[in-house]
Amino acid sequence: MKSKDQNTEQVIMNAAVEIFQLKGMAGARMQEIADKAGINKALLHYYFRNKQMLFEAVFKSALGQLAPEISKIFNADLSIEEKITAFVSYYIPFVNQNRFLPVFVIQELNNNPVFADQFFSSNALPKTEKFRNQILEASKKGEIRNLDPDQFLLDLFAVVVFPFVGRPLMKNLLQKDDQGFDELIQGRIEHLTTMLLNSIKK
Amino acid sequence: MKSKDQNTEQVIMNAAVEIFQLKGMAGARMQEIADKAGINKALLHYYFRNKQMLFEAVFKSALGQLAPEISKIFNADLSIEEKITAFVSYYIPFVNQNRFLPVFVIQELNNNPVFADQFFSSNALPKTEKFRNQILEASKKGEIRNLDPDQFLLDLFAVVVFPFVGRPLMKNLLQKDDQGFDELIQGRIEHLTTMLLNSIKK
DNA sequence: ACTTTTGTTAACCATATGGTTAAACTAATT
DNA sequence: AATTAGTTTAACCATATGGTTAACAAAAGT
Repeated sequence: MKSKDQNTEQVIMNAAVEIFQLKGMAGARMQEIADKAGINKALLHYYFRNKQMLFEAVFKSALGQLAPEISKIFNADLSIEEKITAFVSYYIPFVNQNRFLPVFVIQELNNNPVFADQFFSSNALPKTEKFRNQILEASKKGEIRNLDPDQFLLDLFAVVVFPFVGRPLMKNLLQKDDQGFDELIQGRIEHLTTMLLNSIKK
Repeated sequence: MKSKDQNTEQVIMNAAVEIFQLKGMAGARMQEIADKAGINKALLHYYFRNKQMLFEAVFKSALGQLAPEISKIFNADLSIEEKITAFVSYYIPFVNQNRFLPVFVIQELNNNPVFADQFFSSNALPKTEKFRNQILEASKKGEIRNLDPDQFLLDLFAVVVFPFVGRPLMKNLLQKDDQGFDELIQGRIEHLTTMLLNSIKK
């Protein structure tokens, strides 16, 4: 019963990802998504009953790309330093390839608290507990600076994610053009590993 | 010609701020803003010709609250350490009182590149040049760790702003409830000053 | 007092938008 | 070839939404 050259569902998803990430749930238009997918608008509703369902599919797929690898790193059998390095080295290039992902996730999580809560109860996010305990232990043993693991996790995600989320703002604040800002991003893995490792050292 | 108890324009602005910050430009409804302001929808258009103009007014006012103080701090006659401390101590409580501000600014700047560019050319943002030079000099003189000022500014804004932008995400990642996360924010000024000062020390 | 300007409203309009329907088309099944 | 089930479309519908109009009310100016 399949006909098209490519899986239509996937074609729709790809188009939807692009539009949703660019304009958010509220700003996206079903017609625009249909156009981008090269199909009739009714077909959207055939595959994904309504806007909300299409959105949720896109959102889950978006976060589904981010979560697993992070989870793997945090729960691996590695030292704190190795985890930090791995996290930064994986995350920066990945998000750099998927620039609208963080804005999208953050935007919708903030604009749609009801959906957010419902979403989180589906356990889609990585577990950070092991890593935080690891930090706590090392902190107690005096292997690293005395440090609240929660605060550190906040810092870690902040320095990694924020450049992508706050790009337009920071681009202006630092008086960079697009190229200049990209170069800054390029240098960020190295900068961050040094600075983060430095910041926990005794 | 004034009639109402309060300045109607201001009443509208307040309502608009609330709705726009909560739902963004695309998600906000003129009717909802009118309702919240307790006025007729036509009156919105009387004071602010259309949605775009109302939005821009709100946006400028929003950023107008943030920018000047930051500018003042960065260009003051203070040491790097003092500036960092001042920045963190001012910014965290302020944004904590205006939680939706950063999400709002970041959201709209990302969703509306055209508007963003046009907005930036109006010179509404603080100048960071002096501060960056200060860091560069200190870096050269060996007073602080060898450091790219741009990267550091990125870090600085990241660790300060991100907790508010990424709140729903981080709340879940750190398994906090609202109260727990608020406590984390409370402890953040102290944590950040130590960690930031530490991260530039030789 | 009356005229003009400013502020405010109810009713209205055009269009955009999410969603539906019924018919047509395609391809595997009988 | 006929049947059937899945896929796709054009046309349509109801409502939401930004915006306008015309009339009215309140101040201010004369």
